[in-house]
Amino acid sequence: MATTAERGRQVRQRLLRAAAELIAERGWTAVSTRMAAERAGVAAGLVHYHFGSVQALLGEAALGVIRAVAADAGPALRRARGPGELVDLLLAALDGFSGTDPVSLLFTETYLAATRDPVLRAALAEVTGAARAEIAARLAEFGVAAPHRAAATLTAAVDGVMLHRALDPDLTAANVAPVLRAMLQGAGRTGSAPQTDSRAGGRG
Amino acid sequence: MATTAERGRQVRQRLLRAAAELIAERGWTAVSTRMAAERAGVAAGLVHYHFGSVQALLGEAALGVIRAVAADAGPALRRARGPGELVDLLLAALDGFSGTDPVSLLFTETYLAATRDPVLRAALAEVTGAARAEIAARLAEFGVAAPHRAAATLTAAVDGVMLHRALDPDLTAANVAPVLRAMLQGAGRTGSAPQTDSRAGGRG
DNA sequence: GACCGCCTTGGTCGACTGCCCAACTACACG
DNA sequence: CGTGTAGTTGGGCAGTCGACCAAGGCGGTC
Repeated sequence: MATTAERGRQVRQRLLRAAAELIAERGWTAVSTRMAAERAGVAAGLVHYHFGSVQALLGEAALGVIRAVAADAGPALRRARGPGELVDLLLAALDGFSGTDPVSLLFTETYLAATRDPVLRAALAEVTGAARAEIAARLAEFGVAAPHRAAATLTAAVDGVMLHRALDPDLTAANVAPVLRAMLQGAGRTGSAPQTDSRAGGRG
Repeated sequence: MATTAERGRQVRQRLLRAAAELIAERGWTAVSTRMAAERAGVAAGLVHYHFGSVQALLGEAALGVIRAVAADAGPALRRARGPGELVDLLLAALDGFSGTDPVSLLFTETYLAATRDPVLRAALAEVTGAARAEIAARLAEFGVAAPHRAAATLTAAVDGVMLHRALDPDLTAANVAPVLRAMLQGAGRTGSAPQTDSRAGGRG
């Protein structure tokens, strides 16, 4: 076994995990090399050896979590056989998050950090854009009008719900689902002509 | 004129303004006393003289901006004569914000900071709760079913749209409005009986 | 055995942090 | 005019920050 190289990768993973936790607990700009190293149980200098800078560590850690969540949610959403069911599955997947949990906070922190870091912004836009495109494709199958606009608004609404849930615990899936279902059913289902209008909203 | 006391209040206001700007530019936890003092054009020690701590300055600055925005939006929304018109007015008021502007970022930063500061959390919940209650009252007048749930989801969706707009410029009011209008029209209009159900959601 | 390169350690550097305080100014009041 | 007080200044303290680096441990390859 390549024990040295193996240990190196383990240290990398532990630093990424520690960084992701700390972003949620303390906030993006409050995470320091020593803080992450201490939680990972390694020396402080290793952050710069493995990642070069604090920002690189934070970006890689955050994108890793976000990609994992997206990869998890993708297959689950493919089971939906209607817009209402899609909303239910989406909210059910999110009902495990309280709004003050590490994952929810990490998402919002990353969005804000992406506002100030062009590289992170591009990487994050790629991940979220792919997720949005997948939802739009499902909505188009269901005959929802203007699926890209609907998907963009739906994902934004879901993130907003998670953000508000931290302050308003009543914002549960059970309370939100009927409203969001109406959102898609009211705008969608033009009756006979699907008029998907995939042009509007570009392609991402 | 009370020149000394007057100048004192001006320094306070300039510190609050500088802090609000810096929260948006650098992030909540990255704002320092010297940073705010330099932008306000005053000595660093004044932050602790006027506010006691950095957190107190940040909290007061953020809540001041948020209260001002809420006070501005309130009367405008009162002109709405239907749920669709309410959404239009709400989004029209927000179309001036790009998602990367100081006000939008300050909102999200404050939400995140409230997650970690119980005092700030309570104060913020009071402001947002009042705004939500007002919107719920209007929705109830329009005959929308479960107005509190609808209002909570609507405000969360609007904040989510502002958060996503920073990464997706296509998320304009023109693209979002029809989807959110459907959200209220589909769920609302129970027909005759208003059944406002004011109990749900309490009164915050 | 000697050698090599990845990984790790512990420490140092200048800069910055929140908070505090003695000294100072300028105005208000008696 | 003297005195009190709110406001202000600049410096100082102890601690933390990101980044860097010389030194050494370690396993793998000859």
